[in-house]
Amino acid sequence: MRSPEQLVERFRSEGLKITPQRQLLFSLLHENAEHPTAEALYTTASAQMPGISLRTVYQTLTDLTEMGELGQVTFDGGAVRFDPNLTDHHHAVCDECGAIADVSIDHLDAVSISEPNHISPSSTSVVFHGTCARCATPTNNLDKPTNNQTK
Amino acid sequence: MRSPEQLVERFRSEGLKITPQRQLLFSLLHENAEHPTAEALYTTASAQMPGISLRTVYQTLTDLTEMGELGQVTFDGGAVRFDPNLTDHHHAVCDECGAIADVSIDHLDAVSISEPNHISPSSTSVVFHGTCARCATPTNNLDKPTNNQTK
DNA sequence: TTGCTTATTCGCATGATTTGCAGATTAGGT
DNA sequence: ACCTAATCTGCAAATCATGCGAATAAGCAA
Repeated sequence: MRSPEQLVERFRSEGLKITPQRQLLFSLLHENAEHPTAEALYTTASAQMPGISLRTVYQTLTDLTEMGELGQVTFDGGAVRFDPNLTDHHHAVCDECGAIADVSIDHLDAVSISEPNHISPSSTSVVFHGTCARCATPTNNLDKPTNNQTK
Repeated sequence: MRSPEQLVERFRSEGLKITPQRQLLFSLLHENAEHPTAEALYTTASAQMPGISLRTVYQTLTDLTEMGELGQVTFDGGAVRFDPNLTDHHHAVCDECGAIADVSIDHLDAVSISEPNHISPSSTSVVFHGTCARCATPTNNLDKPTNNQTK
């Protein structure tokens, strides 16, 4: 996702208004690597702007997505998660704590596939499931993040 | 998924009862390559057994999944789809008609990944999006399947 | 076959996530 | 300061899935 300043510029140039709600969400999303849900963003936003509506959060997130400024991912039927990282990448999900990490994959085009219906892929998404280093460590389990697993 | 006969045997050996509802669903799922949703199975089942409850369909599907006899997949936040194919495979989704094809991938372990949080993957799922041969064909668009796309 | 015990089915209520709608509010230009 | 369209907000509603309790039926014993 582009910087809040650039988004402001784009919104303005398209005749859209710059509201405090939008500005707040721009800044909360910028370089946010946590893959938050709409609810999570709403909670964070509410702390800084009491009274902001969950509906507005959804609306802005949808707008940004339709503008191509924001990505969406879902894992195993859970709530949609928003991803400001628009570069070509994939995801690794920790089954213990639900943490999601970005993963870059090299030579993905090298995998040979075989399927009968001849779908010519225009995009490919890869999801790894496993246990992250933090959860795998037997000691120091006290300050582990709570399980934010998708469903 | 194993054959209806084998499932009956397993259910019996675990003290579970063999109801007509279960038997119907066993047969509807056996070698079913359509990745149906619970609703779709309910519709099909209702044709053969009017009065069967959607609740029962969900229940049986959940049971089979927990027994490891049935797989579940979801795409882009749509409804859960059930997959009796328990072999190691992946999926290709047609963005036009929503068709889902099984895909086998060779040398997937060859892809090199890099991610900072060190999740050691225990499973990997790959989803290809694209247009299937049927939808890509400009002629003969009359009998194309309806769009069953996930959301 | 009859009856008993317990698993199962069924229907409804409820929960979670997301979108539609309409009225109140406000950004941004005149 | 004023106008107007865009936006925000709150609530209803749609979708998908699960919890729960009463009714039902499978499987076993007599």
